[in-house]
Amino acid sequence: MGTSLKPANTDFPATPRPDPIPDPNHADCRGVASVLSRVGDKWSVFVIMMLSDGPKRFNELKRMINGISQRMLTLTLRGLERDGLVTRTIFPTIPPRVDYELTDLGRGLQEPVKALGEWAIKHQQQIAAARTRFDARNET
Amino acid sequence: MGTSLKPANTDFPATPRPDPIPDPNHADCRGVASVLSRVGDKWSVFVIMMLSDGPKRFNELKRMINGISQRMLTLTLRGLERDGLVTRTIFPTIPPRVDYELTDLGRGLQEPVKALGEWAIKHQQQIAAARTRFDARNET
DNA sequence: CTGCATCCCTTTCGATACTG
DNA sequence: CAGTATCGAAAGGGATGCAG
Repeated sequence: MGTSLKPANTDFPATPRPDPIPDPNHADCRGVASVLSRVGDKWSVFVIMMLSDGPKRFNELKRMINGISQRMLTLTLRGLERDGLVTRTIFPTIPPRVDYELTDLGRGLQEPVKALGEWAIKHQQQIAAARTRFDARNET
Repeated sequence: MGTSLKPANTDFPATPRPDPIPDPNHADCRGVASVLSRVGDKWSVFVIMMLSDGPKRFNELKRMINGISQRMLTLTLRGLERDGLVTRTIFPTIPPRVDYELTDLGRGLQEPVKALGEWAIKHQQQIAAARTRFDARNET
């Protein structure tokens, strides 16, 4: 086969592949890694945050998260749905309407993620400064 | 800066407002995203965890984080150093020795990351179950 | 409106070989 | 021991077109 996209490869953004296995002694590492991957997926985090205050429709989310492509939003939502973090409700109206809403699990995830976000906001200046310093030192 | 974000009350893009329309160009969003990307980088998190209990040498880390390639460890450490999260200390001995150690900033980051890790451990069963259910429903 | 499929470019990452 | 250099494979991700 050439290079066409295999259907099986339509896996979701943050789904780990055959697992790099960080430390065999801690089986938990893989579970942790898969969750961290999802958080590290920029779009997943934004979607979760956007759903904080209730269910949203597909295009509503797309408009709120400026810069996300339709494809990425679809994939992100499928990944979140797969992990049981959001629910997908179809209203068979015309035109069709689909609502996405956080599950209890998803709402629980919000808390540690928010803590991380607050840390990020609080220290982004320090980090930016460190980067500038590092880059300056490494460019002369 | 955006028009109305107050440092004290600074929440994530999704504050519980009826019609938010978050500013995607908001500086905070980009800063947060860049920090989240680093956390999402699986290796970075593991390295930070490995450095919890004091400085470590390059190959020491490599052995502890089973599965990481030399290249990735180098790149990860460079990224962390650049962001001011770890320090790199060279001992000009023969053979050479390089120690990596968390900075205060890095140690601060550990806390929200650990919270996330604990959430992950606590809920990985639920997530795994949700995935299985989703996959089963989507394969028949 | 929602969302899948396709094309195609970019980034990431592992493996390998080589240097101080 | 602690890197750097290079290459090829794979995944990420945008743009577009089509379908339900």
